[in-house]
Amino acid sequence: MENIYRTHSCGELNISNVNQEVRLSGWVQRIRNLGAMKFIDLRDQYGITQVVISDDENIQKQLEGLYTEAVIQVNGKVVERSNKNNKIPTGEIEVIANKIEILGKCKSTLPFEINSEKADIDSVREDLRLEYRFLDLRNDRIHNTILLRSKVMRHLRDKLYELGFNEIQTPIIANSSPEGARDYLVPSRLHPGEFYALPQAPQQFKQLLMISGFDKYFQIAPCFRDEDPRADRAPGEFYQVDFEMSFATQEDIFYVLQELFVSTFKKFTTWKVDEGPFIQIPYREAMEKYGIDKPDLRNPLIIQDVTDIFKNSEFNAFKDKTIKAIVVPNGAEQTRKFFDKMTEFATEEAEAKGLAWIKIDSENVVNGGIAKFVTDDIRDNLENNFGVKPNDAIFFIADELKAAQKIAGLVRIELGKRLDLLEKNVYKFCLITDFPMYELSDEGTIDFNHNPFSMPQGGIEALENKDPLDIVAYQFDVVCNGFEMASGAVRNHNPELMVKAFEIAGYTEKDVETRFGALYKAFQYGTPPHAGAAPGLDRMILLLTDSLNIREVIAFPKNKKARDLLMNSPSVVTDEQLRDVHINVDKK
RNA sequence: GGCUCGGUAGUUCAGUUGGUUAGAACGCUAGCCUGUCACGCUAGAGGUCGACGGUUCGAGCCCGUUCCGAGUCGCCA
Repeated sequence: MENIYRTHSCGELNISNVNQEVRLSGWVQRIRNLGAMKFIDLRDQYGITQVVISDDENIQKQLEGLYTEAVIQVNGKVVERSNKNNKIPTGEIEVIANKIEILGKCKSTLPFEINSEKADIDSVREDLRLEYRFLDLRNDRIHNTILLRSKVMRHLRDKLYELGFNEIQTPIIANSSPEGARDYLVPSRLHPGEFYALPQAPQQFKQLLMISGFDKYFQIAPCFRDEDPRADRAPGEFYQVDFEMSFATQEDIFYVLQELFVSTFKKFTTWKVDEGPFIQIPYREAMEKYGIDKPDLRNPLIIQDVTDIFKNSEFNAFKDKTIKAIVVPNGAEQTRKFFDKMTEFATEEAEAKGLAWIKIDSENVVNGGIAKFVTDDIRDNLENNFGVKPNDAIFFIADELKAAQKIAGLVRIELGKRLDLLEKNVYKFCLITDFPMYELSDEGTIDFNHNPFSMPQGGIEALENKDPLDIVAYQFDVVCNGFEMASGAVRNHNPELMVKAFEIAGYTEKDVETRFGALYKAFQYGTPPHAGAAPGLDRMILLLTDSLNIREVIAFPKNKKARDLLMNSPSVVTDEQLRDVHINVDKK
């Protein structure tokens, strides 16, 4: 069908179209004024075509009031260029304009330059970009990121359908959940004093779908959490590729996760992609070796436990402490300043009490730092059992177990950064498995560590006989390059087990009934064993585009204070609206 | 909420120990230019130095308060 605005896009004309009369519409990216003659780079989503404006008085007149980023329509003839531009696909041709019409004017001064090679969009203040996000999204890179997001969503859907899943939507206006993050509340007009909440995840709905016999469910689900954001955590709302399967084990979920991640990453990047099966690292091992539950495996450094070999050490700071060591191959070449800077980092950023270190020289002699406490025996032990070689440096962290792990983890990451140790252009995945079911709260009570709906390993027997802090769940994360990319679990589908699990965390059966009534009720009517997971869509795009922050991959993101600077939300509402929903505001 | 960093022209930044009229680049405006494609050349306009208060003969700079933004910790079952 004929389109009144254009016969072609700005990206498709080539040498085969020469002599055709065409009509193009798009944005004026640049005007190069050579006096009598002008060139216009006309841009749309598909590309750029050069338009030539001759010295014809009539057509020059049509350019009055035309500034860059205005939308124009051009009628003209395609000709072969005398000077070709091999930087763009349409560079062999240009369009000689015979009529120009301004379809959408643009102010002469833009808040910032959009596609300028002189002024990169990254250097512009982010809040200004967000305030003019509609312009920001015209920038090629940002624009393509959003288009990539669309392609990735389509691929994920295709893949999930291929694997036998069906997309089912669950309510956005849902119920407040008593656990977890702060809810976004929605006041009810029909029920004074009562509130809906936006779902933090479709967790309970998807489990109910399993009980209803929907064998394999998925949904690209919006999730809402009223917590402070981070660079890798969107404020307010984010999207998860939420899926759940009946009659499935943990291994079945791992298979689906690998299919999703490997196919997506292979399709949309040029980096090397770990093809799987992903290596599995139990949570406790991850904390020992990496000091964190989302290790970046591009970093080759490993944390080792050297508590035993310093058992009889004279060094006071090591007395009765857990001692973690990080061996840095060829680290001995680093200057004294480097070690001082690392110590400064450890004490100031990582809240360590100190950071001990030694260098081994090429003659296998121990130097520097705490060298005088490293006896020949200790040195030999390090060499024989911990892979220490001449020219290595070793950092030691001594503290209570958990603190030592955490600090060593931070030191490991910092060493990776400062020494540029991270493998380049590669996505390295792993599965962190066997998360603890419970943890000790600050008040010393037993809390759920992660997800109260997870199946404890060992079932009822473990719940009854084991120390709660030793119980692990069929609960796991997918981690890629130091980012938590997905979380999943085999669910607890047995109501007695569920009650028992909650009892340990200090809840009565009555509590379970009131807090998770729907699930508790449904569990009484024939529940299939089921399991699922939820990869984070935003983070996938973040990694695929190697972006610096999560807002780059969201079309209209909120800022750090959860404010939309363009739409100006949140905002005050009228008194009538407040009366409708029975709200009295006590602070403005 | 804590900590760190930042806020100077439309944009990105510089700004000496506190001292004349606060500069540069890009953008914008005007003029010149028929083969540019990051066009070029010449000239010009453009500033509540985030806000308020203080110190001082004198504050973009020092002090205090506050607002805004980012990072991070808390938080994120």
